[in-house]
Amino acid sequence: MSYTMYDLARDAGVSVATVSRVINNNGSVKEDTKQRILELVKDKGYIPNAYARGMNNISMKTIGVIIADIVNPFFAEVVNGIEDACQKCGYKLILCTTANNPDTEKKEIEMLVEKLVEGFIIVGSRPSKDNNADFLIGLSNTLPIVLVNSFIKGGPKMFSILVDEGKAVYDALAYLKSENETNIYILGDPTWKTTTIKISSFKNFYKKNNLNFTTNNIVNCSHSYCGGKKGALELFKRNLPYPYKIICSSDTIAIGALRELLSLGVKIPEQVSIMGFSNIEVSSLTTPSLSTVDQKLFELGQKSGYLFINIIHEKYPLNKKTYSEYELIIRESTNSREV
Amino acid sequence: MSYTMYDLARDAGVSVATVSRVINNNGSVKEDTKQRILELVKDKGYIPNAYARGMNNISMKTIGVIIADIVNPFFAEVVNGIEDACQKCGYKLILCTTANNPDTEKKEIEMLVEKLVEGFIIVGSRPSKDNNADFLIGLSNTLPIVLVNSFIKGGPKMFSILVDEGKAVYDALAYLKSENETNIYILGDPTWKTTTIKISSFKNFYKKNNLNFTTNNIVNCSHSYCGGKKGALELFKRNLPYPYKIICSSDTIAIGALRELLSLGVKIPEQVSIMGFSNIEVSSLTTPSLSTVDQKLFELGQKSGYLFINIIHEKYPLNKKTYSEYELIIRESTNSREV
DNA sequence: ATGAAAGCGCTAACAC
DNA sequence: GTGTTAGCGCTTTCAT
Repeated sequence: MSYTMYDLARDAGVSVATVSRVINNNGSVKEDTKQRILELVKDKGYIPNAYARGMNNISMKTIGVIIADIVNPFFAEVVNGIEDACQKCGYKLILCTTANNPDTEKKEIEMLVEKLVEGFIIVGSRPSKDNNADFLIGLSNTLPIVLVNSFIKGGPKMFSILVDEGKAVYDALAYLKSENETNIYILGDPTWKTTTIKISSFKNFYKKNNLNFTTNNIVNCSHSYCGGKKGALELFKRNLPYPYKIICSSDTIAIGALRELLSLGVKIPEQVSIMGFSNIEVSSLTTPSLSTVDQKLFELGQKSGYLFINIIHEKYPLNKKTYSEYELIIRESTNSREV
Repeated sequence: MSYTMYDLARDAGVSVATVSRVINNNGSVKEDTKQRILELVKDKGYIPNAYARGMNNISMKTIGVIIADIVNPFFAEVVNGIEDACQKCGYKLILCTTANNPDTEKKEIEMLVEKLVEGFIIVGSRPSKDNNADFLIGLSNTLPIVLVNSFIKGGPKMFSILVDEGKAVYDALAYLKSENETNIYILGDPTWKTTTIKISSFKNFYKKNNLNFTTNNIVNCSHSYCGGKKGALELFKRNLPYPYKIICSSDTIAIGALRELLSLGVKIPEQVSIMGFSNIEVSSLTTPSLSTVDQKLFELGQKSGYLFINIIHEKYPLNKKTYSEYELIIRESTNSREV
């Protein structure tokens, strides 16, 4: 078939053991036979068979990274951080996208399981009804799993790193709120935990302030630019009295909403304030620029990478959840003054 | 070590061959032994070792996809298309990012070479001085390689799919140009072929129109939001008379430039027209929205996926280069009227 | 410094 | 319908 180590050994007039030593640079080999082998490697374009190596319990130092959607900057920025951390430790990533499909997720993970990958970092919120939770719990008996921005209870080697989204939303609402008004709306997709968490916090905030939270305060939309446009349009059509305020479950939603309202002639932030969530890079570049909750995505990724590598080395964190900081970023799209 | 097929065979009281038949669902096995084995698989959480399978020439149906930067939407959108095509054919992707570092690129490819992956799709422009060209040519003796938006001469199994960027820039300039004025500037990074191609076309256009192209027409900046901001600032500091026009080597540059100029109080498009390149999703959502050249990124990705799979099946295209269409998209950021 | 050989976990050809 | 066994290409221990 292809040019193997045996061929190489034959051509060099040595045994495979010697070749192996040269390839892996361990064990001692006479300098000139070493050179002869190395030259042959180059000439013949010899490349070791990864599967054969893998069979010998050689760690391939790869981590499976599961994300929903590569086009969503949230994931891209987190993965960027993961990569940064892993590269420093000599680890490589195998990136898989699930398109938010639980079956795809399961299949992809199974494909990578057992030696192809030393474990998984799974990025992003889980579905409110998480069909793969038990599967992951079972898997974490053998393989380390780090969940970024989500949490599953149980699972021996499963750990989470996340931002306290409930608290963050509470802070954001405290900033947005004006006197005794129930004019804040949340845009998001409640089939995802990230949104249900935010909604709970929202309810809680209104309750504490003796305000009445209703389902009217929720506008259902998918977590994309396009979803944001649709959600904003829906809200606009209600002809609500200005000013009102929108808090979005993600920056992509917020950017879509921003553009839609601007196109409809709405003044932002004078008539409508918009707040995003995550602080993806482009949020600071819109006009008006977007107020948001900075989840420090790159660092979040980095931390999860380091956490994973610690787990591999059996240095387990004290808690199953590690909280990562967030920060309210006020830019031009919100205006908390009473108009 | 881990629970292997031998353990499973022992526990089920059968031979490994029988287990293998059940696992791979080929060959005939009595129904109740089959069930017994399947149950054991579940109970013990047995997972086949991917490396051992790989050793038997079982195709793992994976493609290595190499991109420069996951945070750059250009790559994300292309990869999205590749994924779409590959999924339909039962192929999986292993995504690697190089951070524009040729050594990283080489290392990552070597890691995946030989059986871990059936070939490569390499996305994005190559450096003007491409140190890995020979490496890739050599590799393409054995493995299929599809280059997206770049071209390397030679390489038996290496094929390109790309947009005619030179022509696209020519069209864009024809649209931007006003009477006998040399007030168009290009922002980009000439260390990448994508920019040198555009600059050549620019020169050519000016020549044909009897206008004088100078290095002043080029502003050097990296292909990122941040690069765009810096480039625009540099240009602004020249205190050029309005109106003038900017054509950017990428949409990320254009979005950064747009924001920077807006922050400096420049009126767009009245004083400065800005045109991007690629049409990433967020380009339509800026204010003003961005005029650009639509490279139809998702389709470009799809096509390259299908091309790759054809090559695997030894259905080679007639030419080494396949051109993909582009389209000039005029939005709000340009104004070709004389002011 | 070098070689022989066992073994990694699986598949598939062959025998029964 | 089921078992035996020879590889797949490499690493590594044990001799020499």
